[in-house]
Amino acid sequence: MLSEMPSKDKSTRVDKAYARLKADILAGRLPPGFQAPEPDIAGRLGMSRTPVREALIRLEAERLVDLIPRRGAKVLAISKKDICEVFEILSALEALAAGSAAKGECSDRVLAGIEEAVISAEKALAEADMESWAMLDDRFHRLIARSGGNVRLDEMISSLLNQVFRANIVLLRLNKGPAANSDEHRELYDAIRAGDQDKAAAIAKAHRLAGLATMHSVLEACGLTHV
Amino acid sequence: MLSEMPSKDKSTRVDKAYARLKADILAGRLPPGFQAPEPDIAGRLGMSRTPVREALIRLEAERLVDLIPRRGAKVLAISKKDICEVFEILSALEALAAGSAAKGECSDRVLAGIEEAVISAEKALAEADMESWAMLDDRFHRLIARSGGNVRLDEMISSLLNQVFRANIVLLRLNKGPAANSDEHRELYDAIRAGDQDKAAAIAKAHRLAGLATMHSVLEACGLTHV
DNA sequence: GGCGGTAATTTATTGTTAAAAATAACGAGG
DNA sequence: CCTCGTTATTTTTAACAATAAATTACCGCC
Repeated sequence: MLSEMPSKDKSTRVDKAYARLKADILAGRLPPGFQAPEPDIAGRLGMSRTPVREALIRLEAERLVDLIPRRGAKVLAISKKDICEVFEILSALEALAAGSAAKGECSDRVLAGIEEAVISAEKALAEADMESWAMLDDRFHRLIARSGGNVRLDEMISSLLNQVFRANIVLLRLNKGPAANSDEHRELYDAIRAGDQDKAAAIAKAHRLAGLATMHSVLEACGLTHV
Repeated sequence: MLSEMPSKDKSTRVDKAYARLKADILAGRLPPGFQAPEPDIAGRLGMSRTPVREALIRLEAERLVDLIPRRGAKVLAISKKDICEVFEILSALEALAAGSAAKGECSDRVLAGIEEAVISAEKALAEADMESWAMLDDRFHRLIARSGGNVRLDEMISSLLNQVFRANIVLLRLNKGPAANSDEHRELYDAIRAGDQDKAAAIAKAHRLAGLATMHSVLEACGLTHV
């Protein structure tokens, strides 16, 4: 059962608006700071205001936009404080998910999916295709989240990853090398495959905290306070 | 600045509907399984459908209700699986928050608030006033969450606590004794006050996992699959 | 002639729109 | 500098359209 077909499906307008706005925000087509009143957005999407409003409420709950009265909906930037908060939470949640994945001996199917993401990422890195690498890095983390078998945990991690998605892209462009250590991905995969719960959790946590440190130093070096 | 005044304030109808529905759900006045179409709820609240619809969307995001098409909005029950998932996540997040609180040497003001909650809870327990004890237990956990200084973390924990609030009340009624070890609250408070990050995190985690075990055995003993 | 299944109609509910009412920002005039 | 009116935007309402469930009627079959 495919849970999330891309877009054109026979879904409601709320879903269409939500999917389109979210995609536009994550891809940077609606850059942080972009701001528009509801009627504009509705007109741009070719529908009435109500479904747009419902979509915006969902996006606000995910901290992708801010609905400020009489000022319109604003695409949120990610501040350094935001990054610290999110990475801190991710360090705990991803450790939990990785540990569960290791303990729960997840199916060969998902294990294969994870391995493929790792291998593809290594290949992209070898070819210096950083765009692809970033996508595969993201996929890897989302697969780990899903492998724990805790659907709430998966959703929470996924939402947090959305929030820092743009920051990761920016980091990638500022930083010459990869934004994260690719070896750690393989180590984590191995630990999960071996069923070593504690090791998997420790690697996941360390990996995320290392990412935070990298992010912090790069932003510091560039004098950026938000992204 | 008081962030959440009770109810009658000059707030929008969406806020009123949200606050009222949420309060009714948490207090059990809208019991799990309760189900009604939007117009009914709107009529009951004396307002139009649109604001209650927005409120329901928010409540659905918090997993308090389920919006099932053509069947109405339904107050969700908490299954045993839900409890496992939420407690597992809480064990990680509360450990993080407690650790941060210990490290960040939070202000005397919040420290005093926590201590008061601990003392009041102990007193309620001594007087066998379980109703009050449950409220104070809840307050303690929310204060710890807030003390970490990570607002996202606070919100996530708070949302999870809402989801298991009813389960805790039920547990209290089924179980003769307290639902959780009150000594552990004091130990956690002491660790935070002493600035011992690792100890605080460890206690918080163990406390939550112990709660899960208690919950599990009581539900098992009573043959309940959901609450 | 009764029974079961299917198709059509009805009904209830949500999804959507548009317009009216409320509200807060902005600017002009005292 | 304060007050009042104007305007832009949101909030709320009410009506409308679409849709799925439920009921009923109809037809073939036993």
